[in-house]
Amino acid sequence: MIAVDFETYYSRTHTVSTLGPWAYAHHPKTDIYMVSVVGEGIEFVGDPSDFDFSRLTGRDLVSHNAAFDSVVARAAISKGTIKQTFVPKSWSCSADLAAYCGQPRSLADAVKAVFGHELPKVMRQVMSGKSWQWAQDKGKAGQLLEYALNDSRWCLKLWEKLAPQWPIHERRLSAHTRTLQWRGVNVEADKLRTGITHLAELNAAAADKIPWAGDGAILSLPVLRDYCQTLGIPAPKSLAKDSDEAIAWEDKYGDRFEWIAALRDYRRTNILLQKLQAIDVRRRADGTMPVNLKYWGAHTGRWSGDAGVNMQNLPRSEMFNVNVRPMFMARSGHKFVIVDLSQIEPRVLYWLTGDAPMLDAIRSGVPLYEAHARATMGWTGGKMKDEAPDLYRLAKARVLGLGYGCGPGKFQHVAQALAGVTLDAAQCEDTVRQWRSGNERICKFWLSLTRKLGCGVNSQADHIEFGLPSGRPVRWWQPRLRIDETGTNPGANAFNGKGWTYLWGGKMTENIVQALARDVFADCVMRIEANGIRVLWTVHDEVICEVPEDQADDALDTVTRIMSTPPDWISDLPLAAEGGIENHYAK
DNA sequence: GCTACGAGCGCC
DNA sequence: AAAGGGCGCTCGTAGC
Repeated sequence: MIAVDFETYYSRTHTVSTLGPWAYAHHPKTDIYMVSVVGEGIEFVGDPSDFDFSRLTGRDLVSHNAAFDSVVARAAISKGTIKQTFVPKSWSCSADLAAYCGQPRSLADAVKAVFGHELPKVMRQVMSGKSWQWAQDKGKAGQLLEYALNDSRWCLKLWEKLAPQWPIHERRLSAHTRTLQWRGVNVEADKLRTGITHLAELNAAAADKIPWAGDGAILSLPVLRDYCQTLGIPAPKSLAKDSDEAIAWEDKYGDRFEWIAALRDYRRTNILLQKLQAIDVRRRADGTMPVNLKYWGAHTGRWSGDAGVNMQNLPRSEMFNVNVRPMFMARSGHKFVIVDLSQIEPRVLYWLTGDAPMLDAIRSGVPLYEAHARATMGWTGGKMKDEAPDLYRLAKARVLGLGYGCGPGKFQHVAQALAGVTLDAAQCEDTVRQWRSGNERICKFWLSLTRKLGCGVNSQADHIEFGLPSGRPVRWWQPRLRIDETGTNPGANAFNGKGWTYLWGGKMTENIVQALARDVFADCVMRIEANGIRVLWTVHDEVICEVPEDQADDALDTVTRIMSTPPDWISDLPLAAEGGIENHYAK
């Protein structure tokens, strides 16, 4: 294994985060001035043009953030900084490895956590806005070379220490995530430009309606409060769209003051505008945008968005007359095949709790929410979705909202958000009580986890874990008693790999369900690729593939079949999937 | 001038 | 008895 780390020019404004790795690396301003290579008898640091990269052909490489270093290598070849093309056997990512192991992603933090060693960071700040020539002139060249070499040494050490814990199928998923960056997705430039122009106009119009625009920060809560005081009206504590207080405040004063609505429009148009501009600067000469996803972005193992554009939270439908999803269009002669797993999380929860009657009903083709209503809500009619649509939506809200310990107060919002069901406080009380009495298996599952947590707290355990059938454990570290204002609470605080979190049985259940659903989905993704179908990106339970037009029908069949077939290690999980063939991305 | 964090908003 | 969860990004403030 050989560690590779490039050093490149950056400044306050010229960064990976503003441009994304691909556009940053290929940008003319990005001088690729140093590389360090450590391992298998090689120890080099210096100008990339002084290293014979053909030595890396056929070798296993590792970089901390390989998505970045591999794209820099490619850019360096196209810029002529690297003279030799080279084909490594593999190029792994030690940041992905660290994340899988529950360690921090950044090299310095991971090295600190794993080895207790502090990596010096000073050079990184020193070099902001500075060229390699500047470093040489100022006599900092030696220090910089040493710093770069040190990073590669520690990257290699981190790899050697942690890699044995990283299963082969997870390594493949990490590598697959990086291929999305090369593939990219085609962007319809006209639609993008039209959207940017339109949103910029709306945003400016909204700003015009806000009295303090120009004087101070438009979205500042303190400024808003001051302004309300001059008007002699109260200001809400929160302006959040679904906050009861903000809604009441808007109802009362919204008609008198147009800036109240304008404030929200300003924020929302701006967020969307920034997103479109981020897509715009990432576009390549061939009209595509690289897709960057973060492997193991969530502690449950889910992928997350990355590198400035989050492809996992694109608005589902039109906002301000702008529809973002259809701006992504299949390449000429190709189609998108978009398929998602149906109700994967409740299916997984029934599997985990061994609910054989529910699993059998689902397997025999009863719609999941209807099966729940038949089992616990007294439904005895026919096809519920048609015969009793309101009750069906309530069944959906119950299935999606109550499996993880949600109480009546929270359920009111959850039912509205997940199923569009409006319930009053008393109805929520009744629903939660009735659901819990009819879903004992799930409640017992929470309890078993609460007990596990309690044991961990009592023994001051390093970590507690739940083994998934995929072979990997979900872990929570340092479970410790949680003391709150009211005294002690049966809950605990624990570290989940990302941060400290309040934990109890219901939340642990949710973590486990999400993790298992992720492993099932990940298995599907790799089987799709094994069938020669190219995945462009994924959104938790949804896969966006791109295939030649004449193969689209077959590909849809194949992907749907794969995603309706559980992995070998959970062959009794009833899976279902649905999707379609599209020219444009849509939901 | 940098980082950390909260508020707000989009998604599954 | 009570308790949904998981993200990223933008803007603004606070603290070093």
